[in-house]
Amino acid sequence: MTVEATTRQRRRAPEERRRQIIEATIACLAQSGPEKWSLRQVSRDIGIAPSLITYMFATWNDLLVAAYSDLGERFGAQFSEISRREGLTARARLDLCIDAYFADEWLSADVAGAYIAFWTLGRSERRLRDVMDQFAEMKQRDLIPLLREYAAECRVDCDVEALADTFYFLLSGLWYEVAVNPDAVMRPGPRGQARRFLDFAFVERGASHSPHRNPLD
Amino acid sequence: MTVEATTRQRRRAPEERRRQIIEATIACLAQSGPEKWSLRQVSRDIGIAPSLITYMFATWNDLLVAAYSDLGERFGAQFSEISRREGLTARARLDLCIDAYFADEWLSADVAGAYIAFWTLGRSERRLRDVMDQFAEMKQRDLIPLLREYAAECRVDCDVEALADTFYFLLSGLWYEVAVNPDAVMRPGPRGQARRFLDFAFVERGASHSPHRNPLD
DNA sequence: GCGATAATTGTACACTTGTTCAATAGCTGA
DNA sequence: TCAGCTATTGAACAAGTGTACAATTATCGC
Repeated sequence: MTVEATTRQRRRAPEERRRQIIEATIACLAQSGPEKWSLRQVSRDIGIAPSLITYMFATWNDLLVAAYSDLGERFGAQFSEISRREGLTARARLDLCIDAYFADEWLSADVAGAYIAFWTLGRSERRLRDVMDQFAEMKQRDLIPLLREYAAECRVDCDVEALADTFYFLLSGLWYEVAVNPDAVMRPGPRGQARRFLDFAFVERGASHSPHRNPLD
Repeated sequence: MTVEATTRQRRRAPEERRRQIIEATIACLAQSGPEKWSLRQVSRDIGIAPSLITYMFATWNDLLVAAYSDLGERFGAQFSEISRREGLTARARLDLCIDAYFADEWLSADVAGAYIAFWTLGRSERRLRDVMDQFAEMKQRDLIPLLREYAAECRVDCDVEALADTFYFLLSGLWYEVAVNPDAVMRPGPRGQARRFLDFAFVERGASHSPHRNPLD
């Protein structure tokens, strides 16, 4: 991964370089963890001088906030897009959300490690925590209308907002468990656990028709 | 908090010193986070020479493993004890477990921060992850018989193991949310969310008698 | 082609880190 | 009381950290 800085780097547009640094930061944070992460290590990974990072991001924390915003925005946007996609039943969109939530793209060592690192760093850096809040709220907000639709589909009358809370925190808990401990066995897997909750909460209680189960996990 | 090391420290039994170092480690890890934590900072906090820590714990990681084991054992033992306490209904013990899970003792900045730090460090240190697994399994195992009793109390026939999974991950998710982000508002609070799930899963579906709600949160 | 702009570098600095090791001194038991 | 064990110290080390700053040089508009 480390690139030897034998010759001077090609000159690049600031935006391009910024993105490169951000991506390397996420990868490095994920691999080394926040306790070993360092600006210098990032610079070594992409073969640039440490001072170039300081030049692009005024300080240490600015880079972290930028990297986390980038990650969170990509995650949140995907989640939000799926929840509004047209031509699908609410349950189908919920299943897609679940798949997206636990997709390798987010659970790979590269990203999960970075997320956990950010939780950690967020404890001491207020700006990180603000970004964190913002995305959590967004995800939670997307969930309520989707579950409301689903309740209508199932013809059940229930406290959707309460169930959205529960579902959201269940997703968080499952994600954390898998992210922190990728090797641990969980039967069924996180997707199955999430779907089982939906079946339990919406399908089994209301109507009599059998649920359209998805045999994943 | 830092103690000036003007005079040489009183000589202490190794066990006593070990405990002191472990507690200082947890406190330091919680306050500074894993990225700023350092053996030297711990030594400064309790006013001993850094080399004394090396003398008591051969290496860096040994201290971390010891500290995490200590924390996890205390947490797990309390949880386990409550779940077996005699003379109480299953629901009363469940409520106590919930209270214990979200007690200030574990959610205070001092402990929650340390836990998050350990999750982080566990990603690169296998021994930490093993300890982590062990305690997670224990908690989950305590939960199943307790929920089985509760199902009997409520006279509902359901897949208790599946519900135990869900409940366990819900607790994890709630705990994480509060621990990472203590200022965030959550209505109802984590205790209320957990109790609401129990009501929803066990009480509302089976019998007709109204649930004995606990108005906390 | 040339010159100005700014992306990139190298060096330097003051600091912190974990660990080693010989020296020191508090405690225990005879 | 005093020797011996060992808990404790301080100095030292090599390595790593973030940032500052002046010097370079690639690139683009002219």
